[in-house]
Amino acid sequence: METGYRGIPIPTIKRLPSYLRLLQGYREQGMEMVSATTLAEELGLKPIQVRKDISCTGIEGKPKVGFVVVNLIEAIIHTLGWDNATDAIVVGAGHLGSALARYEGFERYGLKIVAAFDVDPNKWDTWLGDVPVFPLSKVKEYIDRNHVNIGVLAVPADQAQETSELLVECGLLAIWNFAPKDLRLPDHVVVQRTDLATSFAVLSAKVRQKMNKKELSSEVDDW
Amino acid sequence: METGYRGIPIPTIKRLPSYLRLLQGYREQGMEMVSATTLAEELGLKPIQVRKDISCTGIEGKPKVGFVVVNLIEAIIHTLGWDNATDAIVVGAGHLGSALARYEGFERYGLKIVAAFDVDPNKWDTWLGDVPVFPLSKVKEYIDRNHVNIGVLAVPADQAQETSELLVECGLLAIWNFAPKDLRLPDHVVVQRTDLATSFAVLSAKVRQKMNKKELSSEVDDW
DNA sequence: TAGATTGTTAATCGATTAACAATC
DNA sequence: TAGATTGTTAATCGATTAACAATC
Repeated sequence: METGYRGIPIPTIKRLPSYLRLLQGYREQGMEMVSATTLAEELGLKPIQVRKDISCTGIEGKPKVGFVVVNLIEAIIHTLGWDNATDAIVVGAGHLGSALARYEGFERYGLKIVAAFDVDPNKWDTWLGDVPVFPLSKVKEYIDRNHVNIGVLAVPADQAQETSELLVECGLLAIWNFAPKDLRLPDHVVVQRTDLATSFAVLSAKVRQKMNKKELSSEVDDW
Repeated sequence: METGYRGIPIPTIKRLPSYLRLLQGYREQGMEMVSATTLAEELGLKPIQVRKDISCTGIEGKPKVGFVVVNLIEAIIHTLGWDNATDAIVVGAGHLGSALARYEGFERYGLKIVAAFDVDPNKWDTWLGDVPVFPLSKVKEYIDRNHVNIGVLAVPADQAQETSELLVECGLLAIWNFAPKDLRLPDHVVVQRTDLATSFAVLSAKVRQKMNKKELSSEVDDW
């Protein structure tokens, strides 16, 4: 069966948060209108791309003047689904998990970390900022009682697969995986990696390419 | 002037670390050969894509049997430039910066965090694992004396731009930016973002798309 | 040999970019 | 008005995927 609807392209989705941050800054400065040209220049993109991206949010602009800042902000937040706060748990309260649990910026994305879980008894009943740490064995009970949709996975690589399976059994719909491990999970589960290795690989490659180009001659970018 | 050489596609670069992790596991298990088909199945990719990716590393396989595991490992490490260790500093020793400084997995990528810097005097002369924390005011001196190429930026968003400019003035070639802020830096500097907002945006979008599909095709969920 | 897998060449797909008419 | 900016339609570009001959 064909739905035909493809949704907003992922590359566009990835740029929306950048627009949003910029626009929120503009709003604080009291700016009411902004052109795609300005946004593009600020972010090192091409105006045409910014216009295409904006069109995905459903907002229309006025020729010569541009777009209404607050409308754009609202539309982007809505497009990203960040207007409905989602509760999440952090699983694995090591260094990275702790940092994530304490990170205050998530609120801006409509993401609320409500609890953390770990297998280490020394961590039980401590707090990471406002976030309580519980035994991992209690995670099912917690998820059942509270409305948790997302699991932020920050366990060691060798425990990532089994822990993620546990979370799926508990009914979580989406897993944000910070462990350096590719997970094999059922199709109905959304998995998003934030893989330091991948990110560093791209960094390494860019450095290499830049050095090669310098050797050869000059310029050109991508990312 | 045309160089013609475009380098390895970024999407391929991003998949190489996944292959590498898998292959290193195979090596530990004593496997000597592996087919693209197997790798693909394990990672949820198509065999043809894996073959294309592998061809970028310059390794050739044998029909019917596949590729020599250790050759592949070596070639991927070399392609990523992970065989030459690079020294890096972490700038910003808050929760995230501390976690990054303490993260032991970087060694596998040929990345070595040699020092951290912060403006907060309470953090000076403490240690994050094996990594000493110094005053940010000493960063230029440190970079000049030691061979540091990469800066890992983990400061608050409102300090990211100026701090990154400082690092560029100190001569760093590349900045790995964990701050939720888009940096404007000279073209000769390589910037790689690891932006939680972007990553979460993709997660949010995938969840939405999945829910839309479910609505269209049949069942209705609520959450 | 037969069959699985490789590597290459061509087709497809999707995103970016260009061109340009519409408009305030 | 004149000129900058928008939105749309078409062209380009690059990555993925398909097709298939080569090969162990």
